[in-house]
Amino acid sequence: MLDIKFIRENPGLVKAGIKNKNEKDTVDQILELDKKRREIIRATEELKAKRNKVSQEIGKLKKSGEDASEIIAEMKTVSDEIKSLDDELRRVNEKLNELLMWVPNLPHESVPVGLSEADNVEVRKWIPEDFSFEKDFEYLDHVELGKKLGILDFERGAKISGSGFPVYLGKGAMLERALINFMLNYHIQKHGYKEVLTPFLVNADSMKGTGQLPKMQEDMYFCEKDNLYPIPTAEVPITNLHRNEILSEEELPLKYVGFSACFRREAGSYGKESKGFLRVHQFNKVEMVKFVKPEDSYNALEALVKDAEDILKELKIPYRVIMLATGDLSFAAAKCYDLETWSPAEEKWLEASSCSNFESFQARRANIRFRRKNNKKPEFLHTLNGSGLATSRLMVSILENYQTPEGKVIVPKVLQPYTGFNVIG
RNA sequence: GGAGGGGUGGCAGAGUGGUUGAAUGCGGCGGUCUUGAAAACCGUUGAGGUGUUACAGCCUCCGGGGGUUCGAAUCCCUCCCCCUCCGCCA
Repeated sequence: MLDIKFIRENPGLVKAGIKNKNEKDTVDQILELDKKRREIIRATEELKAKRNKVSQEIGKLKKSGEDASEIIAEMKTVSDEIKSLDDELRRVNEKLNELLMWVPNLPHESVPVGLSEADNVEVRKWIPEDFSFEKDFEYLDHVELGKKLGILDFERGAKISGSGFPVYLGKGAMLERALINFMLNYHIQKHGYKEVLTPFLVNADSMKGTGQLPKMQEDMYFCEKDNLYPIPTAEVPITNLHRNEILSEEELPLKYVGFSACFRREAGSYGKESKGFLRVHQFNKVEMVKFVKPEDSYNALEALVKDAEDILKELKIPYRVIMLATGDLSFAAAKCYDLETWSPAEEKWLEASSCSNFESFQARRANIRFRRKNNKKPEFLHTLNGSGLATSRLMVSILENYQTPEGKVIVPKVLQPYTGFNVIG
């Protein structure tokens, strides 16, 4: 959510940001409602001040046994006026809030302007020393290979749940578990994150806090009986850990890392990019979340990306870092880097991580503040998060990049202590 | 799921219709005293909105929402959460 004061004072900036993000511009409507809101507040507060004053007098009169029926009758009409003004105010506020909830975060000035993926900018690329893009044999894609090795079973997953719910078997399941543990330990030990294991079902307030609601309603699962949403990412519960809290300056920055299963309906996404792991309804992910002071957030973003990159370097998987253009940014993000890993079977780069700075957008929605040592007034802090990383996409990278001409898969060295074996097949 | 109890400021804990945004204690901050510290004493110490150049002023908030009333932390409705006991259960 954007600050209504900021919108009031910088309507042009806000409109430009909305346009660059290709979202709906409701600024004029918002400003009009804001004006109306303040008019009502002014009128209602004047009446309330009167009511408070006279009510006290009535109290005094009654105490001394005098008759107050005349003033009481007069106050009755004042009270009615207040009530109707309050009703109107409530309606205006609801409408205003609803509109504000749909206003996207504004892109940071360093983000390339452009409406499509084509405007994204490659920032850097990392290729392992002995790696070659030249194929010396025909790579099997992860679906075929997984099936052949008996470590992935998409058909049975479809039987027990539906398409997009993969089953991991034997060494596949062990590799998945190894990946999760490796990444968690790495971020904890090398990058100083604190592990947190949060619920996989959250309430609507949490979803609003991080910005999934109201916009992404259709992309999420929902348990109607209990009003709970299966999380699309651990970002939601972890960021909401501190919802409605005021942290102290010394506590910052807070760095959390957590594992979760992620659930996504992704309505209307059938088609090309849906083979195997490329698009699933349930997958596993290790997520990093940071709470930082506003002046630190852009450095924190760079560090966050590096933290995710370190995992890929340790796994020796070729990747590139992409800075998303304004139009490709998510609703809540001000700036975002994607990490894409190389798929030798598909012969293209596939997104494996997304690292974003949300500035105060989520903090304002979720009411997460901090207080500076020498300053009384609490301020909204900045939140960031990044996948560190999604195992489903990593599984694709590992199975494909580490396959041998004989159709086996070598386990990346750093994972071997976790799997207890060094080859699959 | 059933029965009962409870949600008040950073924490503990008063307050059941009329200057109560809220006693008191602890904690925090500032000061006096002290060579320094402790103790003691004095003062101060929530958030949001509106408004102002900035103050002031005013309004709202005692789990959330709604209602009754001239007036609500206090009464009513509803939802949420916590605790105790019982049932069920990995």
